[in-house]
Amino acid sequence: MEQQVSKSSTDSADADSGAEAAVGTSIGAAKSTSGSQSLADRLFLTLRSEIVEGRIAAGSKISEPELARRFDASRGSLREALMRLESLSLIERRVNVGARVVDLTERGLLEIYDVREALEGMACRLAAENRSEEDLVELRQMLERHEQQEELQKGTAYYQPEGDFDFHFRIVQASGNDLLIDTLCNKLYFRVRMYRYQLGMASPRAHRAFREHSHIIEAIEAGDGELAEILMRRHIRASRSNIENKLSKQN
Amino acid sequence: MEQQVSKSSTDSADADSGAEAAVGTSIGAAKSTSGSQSLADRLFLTLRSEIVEGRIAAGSKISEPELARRFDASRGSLREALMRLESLSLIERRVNVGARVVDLTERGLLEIYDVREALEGMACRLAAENRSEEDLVELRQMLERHEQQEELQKGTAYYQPEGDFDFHFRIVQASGNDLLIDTLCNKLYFRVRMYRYQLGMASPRAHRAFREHSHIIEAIEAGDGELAEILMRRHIRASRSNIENKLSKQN
DNA sequence: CCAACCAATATTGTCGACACTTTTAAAGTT
DNA sequence: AACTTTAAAAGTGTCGACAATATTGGTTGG
Repeated sequence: MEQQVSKSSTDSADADSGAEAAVGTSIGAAKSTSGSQSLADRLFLTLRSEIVEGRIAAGSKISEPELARRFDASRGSLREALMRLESLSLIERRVNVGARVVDLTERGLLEIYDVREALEGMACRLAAENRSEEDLVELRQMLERHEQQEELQKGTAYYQPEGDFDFHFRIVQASGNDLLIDTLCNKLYFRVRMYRYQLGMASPRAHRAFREHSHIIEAIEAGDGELAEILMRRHIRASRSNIENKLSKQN
Repeated sequence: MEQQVSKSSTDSADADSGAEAAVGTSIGAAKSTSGSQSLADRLFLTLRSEIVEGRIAAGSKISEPELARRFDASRGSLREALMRLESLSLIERRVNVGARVVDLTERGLLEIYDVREALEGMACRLAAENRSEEDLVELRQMLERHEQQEELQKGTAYYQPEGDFDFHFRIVQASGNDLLIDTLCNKLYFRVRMYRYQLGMASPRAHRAFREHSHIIEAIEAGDGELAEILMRRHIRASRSNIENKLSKQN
């Protein structure tokens, strides 16, 4: 029913971003290698990475002829890619005017947090209620991996948010609700990543976040959906408050 | 930031559905009348209505050349409309194979309810916290209108779900969170409508639903976000249970 | 000097045609 | 008769060109 979802959150981000190093690289080269994906698919993946990572600046105008030349593709295929980006709310299109990359606003970021609190809270509840043995093993392994990484980096200035991303990604997967999975992992998380890359949300919350993650997984293991949901919502709201503070200091 | 959202849920559904009565009606006729919308836009709106209302059967294959001929448009414009339908999860496309209307499954319907519980619960909480005087007036008026309609129809066999739809639509609008509004009103609700139309969810819950609506609005008026969220979640979960029972009896 | 108007340019929307893939149907073989 | 192979048909993906619209720059009038 839903689109493809890679098992790990990180590889889905890196798989395509590594494919295009130089600017003028032709996308069509991989025509025979990777089986069934269209040119528009590849354009979409490439542009998605470039927008998320800020290589195409937030708020900037997108010129169809220019991009088409750059990727050596027709405007038709490019337009298909742009429309998919629009459905992710990574760009905005206006009739007879053109497309712009969305700009990152404080309000938009806070709105995302409220939606995440609702959806991931539900995902966490469902994960606790429907958890499979396999999910439990993977969640536990992931937690131990993050603990080790945290030990290694103790004292370093900032905390790479990939661990946090993995955590949320996996729990959503464990919910078993395909609509929820698609909404979060294939849509909303790309905007989350865009904010993280470009506003550089390097939280000093590393240790605290790890403890919170740990408690959430315990609730899932115990099959306590109600508690799991409460803890996840508090976890996300704490993150939101943290950001809110940081933003208010900047202004 | 988000797309257009009409003030009422009903007119957004009727505005376009009424435009195309006969099958072969040309879409391009309205080119000069309604200002700035493209042919692909109109195709999208028309097809969306036809799919939601079941005039294009759930699960059926979609032929691009056939539809293009029928609406007297080029395949390019039609494809753009199809891609937007795909982003609403009203159709599914597979490379080099084509598009099919999604089919309605029991599981899919229950998944929607879980997502609605999460999102509308949050919307209700935000509406209670951010409510404007204008929102309160409109919500109260809507409730009175529904009460009158309920009186008129007392004893009739089934309950038109439009009132229920209006209720949820308005509360989401009052949340003030554009992402939430867009996700629910411009995306998810069309799938909800599709299930209602085609599986004919005529609830006998009319009276009970009205009482629940009333309590929810009271909580919003009182500015009690926590209670408003709890009540909305219970309201939706009750609806879900009701459907679940009905479905299990059919099988 | 500024504002409004107008022509020239660039960009988007739409279309029809061609290339490639999948599906269908027939022919042939075991 | 059933299965495989093969050719024809249909459908999708991609492209380049044309038409309609928005933007830019210059010109004119106040």
